[in-house]
Amino acid sequence: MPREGLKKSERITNRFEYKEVIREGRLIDRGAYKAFLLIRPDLDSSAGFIAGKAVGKAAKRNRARRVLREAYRRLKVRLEPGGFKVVFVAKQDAARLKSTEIRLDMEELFERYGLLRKHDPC
RNA sequence: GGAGUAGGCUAGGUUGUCGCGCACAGGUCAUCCUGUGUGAGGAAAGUCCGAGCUCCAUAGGGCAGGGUGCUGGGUAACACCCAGUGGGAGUGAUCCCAAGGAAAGUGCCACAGAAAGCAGACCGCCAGCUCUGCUGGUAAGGGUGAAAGGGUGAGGUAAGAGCUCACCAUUGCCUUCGGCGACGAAGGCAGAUCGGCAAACCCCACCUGGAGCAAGACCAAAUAGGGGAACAGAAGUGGCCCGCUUCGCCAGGAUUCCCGGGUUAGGUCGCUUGAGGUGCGGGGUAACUCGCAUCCCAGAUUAAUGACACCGCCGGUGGCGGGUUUGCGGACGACACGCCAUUGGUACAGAACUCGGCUUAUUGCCUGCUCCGGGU
RNA sequence: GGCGCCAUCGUCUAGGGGUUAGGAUAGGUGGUUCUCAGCCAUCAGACCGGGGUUCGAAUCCCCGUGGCGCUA
Repeated sequence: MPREGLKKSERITNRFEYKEVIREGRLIDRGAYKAFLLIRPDLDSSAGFIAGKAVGKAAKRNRARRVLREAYRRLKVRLEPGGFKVVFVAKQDAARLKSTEIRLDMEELFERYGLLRKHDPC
């Protein structure tokens, strides 16, 4: 049974990892957020979340980061277990939207790059 | 009912599902899994003040610089708080005030106006003369200005003026009374009545060394070749974290001994038990404080509190129900209330070493008081 | 997180208590030219917001807002 949790070990917490993904990954603009996607077969999949000053003050930044993380967590079960790293950068709209809306948008994103599993286990 | 004013409380809820940080216990003993407990604020914010704590030397003297400025009290401390005094705003409840000194000195008071700081003669008024004017006297009147050297009345005079007198206002001094005090009250004396600005320089009193947890201590890896201790220590030099100076402290060259030290992605400590909360009792008008009991209540570091559902709460729209509304009855309309459906909203905002304040942002409600309008 | 600095026409700036806030560029209008540039004339345009001190504040003081820099 696949877990729905998102531990610290499955997140990007290192400055160099962030720089690597942002430098070498592909930039995709999705309106409410931006995503840097780095696809390489040898990688364990992991995700990072950034909310800069442009989003707002501390409360809005926290909200935006949580919404992105929740959306990714819900979606993670249906993604390939390895082969990519992704960094989500929140924009101003992210704090206003619901996590379910973001998840639908993310699903479309991952499907386009072939990271969504063909056979849904659920 | 409306408007206002002061104070206080609150910061949606829970269970279910999924998820996160930390602590403890157990299983596995890299990892990871399970269970239990616990997990943001009144402003956590702005960083405007005050402290603790850490390092620089234990933080010294003088100057400069900076800060504070009615009185008494509270406090670890404050520019904060409480109680008062004086002044100001408002019909009032109530609120506001950096509120010492202008006879220590310097400076400034634009424009306008005759004159603006040892006052002053443009018009006017009065007197004189060599009479289309000039000279002298005069601050009662006009006009200017933010501000023109008290007000009213009488006497007085050439015309006038605290020039003189009475009363009133103000200021200073003295005495008595009340108050710890700021100050207040009463009486007397002095024609005294020659401004304002010190958030202009300044004077007086008091306070003030600097930097800040990215302080500071340690570990590991990589890199480069030095680093530390002891002895000695006159002068000179450098440092001691805004400046100057004095005093003081530390360091250097050589020798001897020892092997660790510096920097930087990273990690550990600092890191949460504290001027702590709650309850009861005492002291005090109050701020606050004393005693006893009891509790442990976030510690992250790409940074933990979220998502979904349901129920609340508030507003809009629609429907239904009973009720109120002119002397009576009825219809319509309006009004508030209850129920149901639907739709939207449910603030400001997120601990980062820790406290005490201030300021700003903001949700819902309660209580006291004041003014205005209406009814009985 | 901590510490510090700044704010004046669209832009860059002067002014540090006193007439209508000055200048340079950019802009509008008119002239010169066959036309444009340039030149000449002329016009419009600002003290970040709110309180306080003062007779009077862009200037002095306090509170806020926005922007920028330093620090491992």
